Amino acid sequence: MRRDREDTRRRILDAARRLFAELGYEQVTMRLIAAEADANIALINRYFGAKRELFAEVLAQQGRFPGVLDVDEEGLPRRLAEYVADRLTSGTGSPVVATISRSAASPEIHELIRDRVLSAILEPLEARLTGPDTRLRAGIATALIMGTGTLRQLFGTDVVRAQDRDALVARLTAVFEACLTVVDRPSSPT
Amino acid sequence: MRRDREDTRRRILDAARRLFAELGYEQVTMRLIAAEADANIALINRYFGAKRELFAEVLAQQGRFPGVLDVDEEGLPRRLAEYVADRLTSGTGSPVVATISRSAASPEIHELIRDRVLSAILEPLEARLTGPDTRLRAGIATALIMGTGTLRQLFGTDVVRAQDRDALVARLTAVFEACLTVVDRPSSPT
Amino acid sequence: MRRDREDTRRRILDAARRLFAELGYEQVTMRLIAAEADANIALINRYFGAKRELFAEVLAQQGRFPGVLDVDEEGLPRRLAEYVADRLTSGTGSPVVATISRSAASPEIHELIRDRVLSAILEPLEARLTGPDTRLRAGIATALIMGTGTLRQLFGTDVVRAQDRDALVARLTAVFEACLTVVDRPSSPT
Amino acid sequence: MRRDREDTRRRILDAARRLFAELGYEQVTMRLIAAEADANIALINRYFGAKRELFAEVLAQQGRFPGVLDVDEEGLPRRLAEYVADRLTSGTGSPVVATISRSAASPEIHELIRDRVLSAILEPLEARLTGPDTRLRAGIATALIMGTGTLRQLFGTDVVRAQDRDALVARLTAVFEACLTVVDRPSSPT
DNA sequence: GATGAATGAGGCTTCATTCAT
DNA sequence: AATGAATGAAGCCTCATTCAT
Repeated sequence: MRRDREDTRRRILDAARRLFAELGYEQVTMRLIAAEADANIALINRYFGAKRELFAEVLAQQGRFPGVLDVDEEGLPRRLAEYVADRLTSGTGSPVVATISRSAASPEIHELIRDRVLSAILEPLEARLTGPDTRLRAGIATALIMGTGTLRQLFGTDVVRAQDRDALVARLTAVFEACLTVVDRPSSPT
Repeated sequence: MRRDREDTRRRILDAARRLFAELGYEQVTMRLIAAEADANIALINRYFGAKRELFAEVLAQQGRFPGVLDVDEEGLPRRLAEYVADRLTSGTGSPVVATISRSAASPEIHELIRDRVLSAILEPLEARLTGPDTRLRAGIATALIMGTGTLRQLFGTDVVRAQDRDALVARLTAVFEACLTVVDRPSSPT
Repeated sequence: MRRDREDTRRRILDAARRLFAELGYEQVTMRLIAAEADANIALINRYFGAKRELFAEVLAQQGRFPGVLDVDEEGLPRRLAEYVADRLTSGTGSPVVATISRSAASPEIHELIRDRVLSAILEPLEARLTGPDTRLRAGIATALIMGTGTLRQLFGTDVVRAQDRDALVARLTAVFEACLTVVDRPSSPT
Repeated sequence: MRRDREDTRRRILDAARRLFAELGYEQVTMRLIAAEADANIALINRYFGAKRELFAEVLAQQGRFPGVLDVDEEGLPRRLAEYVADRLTSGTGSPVVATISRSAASPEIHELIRDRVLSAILEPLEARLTGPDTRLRAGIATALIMGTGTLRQLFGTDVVRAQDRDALVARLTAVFEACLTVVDRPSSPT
């Protein structure tokens, strides 16, 4: 049975994306990817080079919060809150954050991860902010986003009850507002 | 070559704590610990059993936010903000969060990590809260704390400028307040 | 270097069979098998899994006394006697008994061995017996068969002189008859 | 607490004898012996040298079938039958055969075992026989004795029912008679 | 002389990668 | 160009033994 080269490439990439997001860089073996993609192991090396480069390709192809950041500054907290709440309560979610938060510990891909956090999350976020300390405010929001990724990984979707989703969104919106909006006065009087 | 069991045990434990916090569970090899502790590999297994058990011992010995949570509910946001700000700006920091956030992806120790997050961070936090949705509020704060750990790992202390520390503390205090305090009205007005 | 999966598999299996029979489970290392099979160690694990599973495969492939038990009850003692005599006097012999008797002490494979003794020796033997106490009679014969395996291992082929083979067969036949045949009167008169 | 040197020696020897008989040479670790004897590991090496030499000492101290062989040729089959039956049905038994049959696979002590089989079982047995082929006859009986050791190790005391003991002794007596007694005519008539 | 900490060797297993076919 | 067999490195762990104290 002849195989279409492009199709195989795509199947490998799909499998890699899925597995990296679910298990993290370290836990994913080349054999696992090959099995999941129903492709030959050597093809992965042939098409993408080493494991690291395949990971780089996956990162590069993953959009930067597809749709999430396409709002103005005012709507951003609510939008982020919904995104994070979905990831905490449902089984699915954009794999970008999952991939990053599950793979951040591997030094081999440290730079890739760092650059990706910058280009996919922190910088787009910062670009939508006005006022002072944009980097700092975007940084805190980024930390919260990635932290929920870790939390999700540890506790699955059970950390909050399903019926709490509205409360969760409301609370997260307030938190992201605290992260992102300009404050008139310092919040720690005295 | 010293021959002091307690001293060697401590050296191993110190090395393990340092390395696990810096590199994460997966990246730390028994050989690396042995070299760092200037001890024989076999001794690690003799004193602590398997690698997983050594990690458990490290986790168990690491206090639960030493001193950080010893405040009432009102002072908690400020306290957490200072703690997190210190970790983001200084070279040192409590290794608890670092260890946890760098090791969360390893399935072998998944339960240990989860239990530790609960017993060291989430539950103590929740215990200090009053009002509704305590678990949810403590959960979001926990996510933020762990997310800053990941951020710190990725960017070192360079994510915020040193002179921004006051602004950072102020901002983080507001964010933790948004996480933890009881709100009177829904936070998403039209 | 050949690149034939089936051939390599067979070489590994042959080497394993030979070595397990000669040295017993414990004394055979994966490295030794690899060297004997002229194959890479990792291939053994890839093809057969763990050492225990390779041993199970060897056991499974070894027939159950090929041809030895294909006689009726009357001819059985003589047949067994010849089989055992051959093993005690010649350099070769069915590796089943050798493998079992040399590996019985390893707790890791205790169940495998036990099941194999049952399915390859004791139960086929018992199935050919009529009259009372078939399990007991087959059990004693099994003990004798395995004991000669141990004896062979300890003394090689020197335990009996070559010219004694006829006497050995005669004597063993009598012994197996005493094991297996139905007796009319109790064998211990006052 | 001062320890009596002789007492410690004896405790070590006792523990070693017990463990070697129960588990076989390979499975017994120096630490296990030390723990069982409640003694220091280094003392074993100090008192007995290497593990092999400790095993030699155990073998040397173990009598040669204490009491079993103290009968004339006529009573020997019955005596051996009772001995073997006891080992197959009860929890206890002379550790000589157990030690030997469980340790025969270790090449390190191969010679020790072989010499011990000769001096403790085969030669005493042979010395009590008259007529031709004494070595051969004693050899077959030895094989049966050791084979029951292996059987016992594999199946515990469940290979025969408890109420079958009389039948077992009767049968074994007949078998040992077939091994040991002088036959007038070859047992395999045409 | 007694203690137990320290050691080096070696065991099994798994991985990413390369190399014949 | 595609396949998958082969490889070497490395990981964790355990053992008998030696060496300071």
